Order: sequence, then C-alpha cells, then structure tokens
Amino acid sequence: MVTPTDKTDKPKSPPRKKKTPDAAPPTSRSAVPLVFDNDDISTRHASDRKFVWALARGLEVLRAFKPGQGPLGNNELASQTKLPKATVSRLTYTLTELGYLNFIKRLGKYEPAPSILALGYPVLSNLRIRRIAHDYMQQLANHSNGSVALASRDRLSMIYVDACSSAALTTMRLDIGSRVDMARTAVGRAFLAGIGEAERDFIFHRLEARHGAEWPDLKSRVLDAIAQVADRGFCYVENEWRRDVRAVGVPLVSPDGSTVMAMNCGGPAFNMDAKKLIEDCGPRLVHLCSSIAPMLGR
Amino acid sequence: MVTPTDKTDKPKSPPRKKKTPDAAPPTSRSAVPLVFDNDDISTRHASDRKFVWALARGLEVLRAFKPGQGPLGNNELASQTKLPKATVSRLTYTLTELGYLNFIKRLGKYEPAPSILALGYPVLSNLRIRRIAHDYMQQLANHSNGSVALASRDRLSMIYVDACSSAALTTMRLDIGSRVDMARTAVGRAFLAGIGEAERDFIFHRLEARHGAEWPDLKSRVLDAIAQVADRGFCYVENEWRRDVRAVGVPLVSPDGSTVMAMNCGGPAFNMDAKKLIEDCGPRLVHLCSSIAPMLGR
DNA sequence: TGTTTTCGTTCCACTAAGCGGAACTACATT
DNA sequence: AATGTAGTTCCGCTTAGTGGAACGAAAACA
Repeated sequence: MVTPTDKTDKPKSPPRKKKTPDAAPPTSRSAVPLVFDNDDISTRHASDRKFVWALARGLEVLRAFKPGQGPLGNNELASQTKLPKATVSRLTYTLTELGYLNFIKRLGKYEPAPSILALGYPVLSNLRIRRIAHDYMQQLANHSNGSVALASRDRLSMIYVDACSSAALTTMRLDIGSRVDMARTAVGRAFLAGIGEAERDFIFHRLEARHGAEWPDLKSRVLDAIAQVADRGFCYVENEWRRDVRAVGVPLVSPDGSTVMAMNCGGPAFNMDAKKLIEDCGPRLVHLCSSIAPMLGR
Repeated sequence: MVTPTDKTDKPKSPPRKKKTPDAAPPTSRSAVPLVFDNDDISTRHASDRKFVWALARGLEVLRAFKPGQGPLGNNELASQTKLPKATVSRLTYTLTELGYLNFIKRLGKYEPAPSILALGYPVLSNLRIRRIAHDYMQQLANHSNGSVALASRDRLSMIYVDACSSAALTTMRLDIGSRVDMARTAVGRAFLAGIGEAERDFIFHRLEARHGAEWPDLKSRVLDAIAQVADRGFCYVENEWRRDVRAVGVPLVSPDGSTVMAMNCGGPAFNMDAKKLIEDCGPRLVHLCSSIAPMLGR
C-alpha cells in the first residue's frame, strides 16, 4: 500500500527497478503509463513483473465514475483515465460482459452496475465493529439530529464504512462508500490524530503534494485538530470541506494500535447547533468510541 | 450481458468466433480458462480479442471473498478461482498495491478493503429511485417490524441496492450489496414476474442448469409466485431460501419497461405474522411500488 | 442534402505483459 | 532431518493486450 511502515510486508521484495533496458524507447506501449497521475503508483510499478497492468487499468475505468455525474461514454472515460480509446473500449466491453457496467443504449454510455455493490458486501460483513457500533451510532444520530459515520482510510481520503442519519436530516445524506476529504473533515483529522507518527508524516507529505500552496495553512488547522483530540478527545471542524457543514470527529484505535478508523457526528449548520455539538455530541462520541474501540481489530 | 434480448447492443459484433487455429493445443495458457465455470463467460469469450482476461481474472479474485468467511490466503484463492498459484499471487499483489485488498500480516491472508465500497458508491448515487423510495421503505420496515429492501438483478441473483430494517429486527440484517437467491426468494420471484417473456425464458434456462434436479419442483413454485403477482400484485414466500424467513415481494417496473427491480418486505418468522404480512404488508408494498414506479428509469 | 465533427469500434503489426510450470524459500509439523 | 504446506520468484514462451490508424455511424452544422 502506501504507508512507509509496512513497506516490508511481503516476504521478499528486492528493489528490482529495472526501468526497461535504457530510457524508455518511444515504442508502442508507453513504458510509464499515466493512469494514476494523481498517485505515484504508475512510477512505482513502471516495470514490475508482478504488477498486472490490465487489471489496474480496468479498475481505473471503474474508478472514473464519480458520484453525482451519471453515465460516461468511452471517450469521456478515455480522457479521464488518460488511456487510449481503443484500450478503454476493450475494458468497458470486458466490464460490461462481466456485469460490472451497464450499457445504456439510449445514450451510448456506461454506468456502474449493482454487481459492484455485491463485490463490496464482504467488506461490510467482515467488519465486526459495524455490528457493535451501528445501534449506538444510530442513537447518537437521532440525538444530534445529524448524521454519524464510521470511516476508514483509502489513499488520501476517508471512506464511510457505515453511516446513520437522523430522520430529521433530509439533505446531504452520505452513504456507505462515500469518499470524503482527509485534510478538511473532522473524520479525516481525527484519523490523522489516531495514527502513529511515521504514517502521519508520510501522509502529510502526500497531502502537501496534493494541496500545494494551500497546505501550510491547512496543515496548521490539521495540527490544531490533532491537538484538540489530544486535549479533549475530539476535534471540531466547520465550513471547511463543505460550506455550512459542521462536525466533530474522534479516532478509533484498536487495542494493539494496528487498525485505525474514525467517527464523526455532524451535519448541515442550520440544524446543528455548534454549542451542542461541542459540549454534548463531542463527548458522547468520545465515549462511544472508547467503549467500542476494544472490539476493533481483526 | 446475459439476456438474449439485448444481444445486439453493441454497434457491430460480428460472430467472430475463431476458436484458435484448431482444437485448443495443450500449450501453456489454457485456451479455455475455468475461471467462471459457474457461468458461461469462459466459453463465450474463449478467444475474443476484445475481452481482457487479466481484468476478468482480477475481478474473479475479488469475487472469491464470500460474505461471512473472513480473509483468504493465496492458495485458497487459487483453488476457489481455479487459477494457477503464480497468477493469483500476482493478482493479489496488484490488488493490494491498488488498495482493494488488505494484507493481514499476522495471518498471511488478504481481505477486501473499504476502497471497494467507494467503487460502489456511484452506483448508489446514480439510482434516483433510492432517494425517493428510501423513506417509504423505512416506514414500511418499521410498520412491519421486519425489513424492506430494493433489489436489482445480477447474473442469477438479486442484489440489494437499498435496505431498511425496523429497530425491532436484530438478527438477520442484510445490507446493501447482499446477494440473495433469485429462484427461492420473494424479491427474486417478484423480479421474474416483472420482466418480459423472452428474458424470463432465458433466465429459466440458466436456472435449470444451476438447480438441476430441483428445478422442476422449484419452477412450479416460481410460476405460482408469478401467478400471485398477476393476481394480487405481490407474492409470498416462506421457508425456502432460509428456514424460518417469510417475505412478500413486488416487482418494480419502469414506465417504459426497460428497467426492472423488485422489493421485498419480510423477516424472521418469529416476529413476522404471516397473516399480517399477506393482508397488510403485501398490499402496502404493492401500493408503495406502484407509486414510485413512475420515477424508475434512467 | 452534402460536409464536418464527434464518438466509438475494429483492424493489425508488434512486442512486452502476462502466464504458468518448476524451482525455491520459509515455516510448521511429525 | 524429513515431510508438508503456503507462498514467492524465476524464466522461457507466446499470446494477450496494446495503440495508432483506418473505418463507420450518427449527430451537428451548413
């Protein structure tokens, strides 16, 4: 994965960076693919005999479908993924045959199909912590008139693995699978407060690369949030990731420290009183997390 | 996909079945992979220049993780997917690098990671019907003391794209992404009642292949359920898919008939009164479906 | 109606990506 | 030590996958 700490996971991974005979010749298959230009995956696996590019590309096509924006045609996919049209055409064909994409005749475009959800189900059912936490989360959601979510890290975002919202909350319903910003949300910052120094430093580097000029400013706010967690157990964030949204966040660390997640409680500003959030919901969330943390872990 | 009706979807798909020079030679890469022996995908794409096998295999590895059963090692994956060890090793390596699998050092096994959930999120956010239906579903779930789900078809199962359960229901919580049997559940049968003749016949053939000797018997019950739907709008099923579970199912057909889903309402027998389910919940579910069906469709 | 643009599929020559049998390592178990 | 088991790596082979370019169809424009 991305963390430096577990770089030695795999039994033997000698630094076999052959980098093709000499500088990549301008022959057909571009030696340094551009698929993941946001990440460093492309460079890291430039010529790794173990890395299956066709698979990575196919998944990149699936990733290209962003939440709100509806179906995509092959061309749009090609430009988003920076893959050649012909390649995308074959990949969408394959994914459609497998049932992961639906082809919409009328538009000549593709949309992700429900079978992808089935792929994700084992993730949920393996997370015992959800079973334990869910009811409490729902209670807190009702109590706060907002929503409560449990999130885990992926790359530089947090992904909701469970979400509850009070009936009062109509707008802004984020579901399981939602991806939210790490540096600008309460969950994200709480997560950063929960992990070890080494991992945090590493992620900070990546965040710096991503946020560019905004980083110094952002970083100070992240550090402040971490201090808040150290101080009173939770951090408070408002108007950062989205305007008029406020939330508190708490890290959730397994006893052995190997698994870290985070929870938030919050919602749109108009029905989340900041005072209540900080004085009531924050501590409640801290309590909730500390009582279920022992159950976290594989 | 699988239905015969939309076989001519793709602009031009001439019957290019070259089937390798002569009968597949026993050379290295097995010309007829066994990956999908449950499906006919393997044979259909035996030598299809457009089909990207590496992608299909990678996804097959992800599919190998079944809900309850926890992490899997490379060897288990190899035997489940019928792929050679070396291949699986490379695929898991790739999937891990991409963040779709987590490697658990302690066990030397892999488990599906939350990023898969993020992959599925666009599916949810594109389904407008969910937004509309969800609250009503929750109400009915509460009213019935059971659970209410909306499901869509994938291959020969139904996949939950939304699920609500009453607080009273503690056991048997099926979530979004759950895969349930098509022939033996109320949702599945309701779906079969909702689709056209041609598609149904095709699926029946596949079901016959899957269920073997049990099919004749099963089929008569499926046909009965379809008759029930024609008669009173919903079908009732108990003790079939799982012992002591009863439910009613209703098809959900878009105005133009192109999109078909289904809903169920039910739960464990001990807190679902059969009479209430049939006389009260069934009709309510029918009403719910008919009122939201106009919103269904792309 | 003809022309141009746009989007997608297909063709095809090329070659390195991916494959898989076999060898190898590491670690339990006996 | 010997055997078994799970996994990774090696390496020659070849075909699966690639991508530029040609092609087709349909929409947009004139």
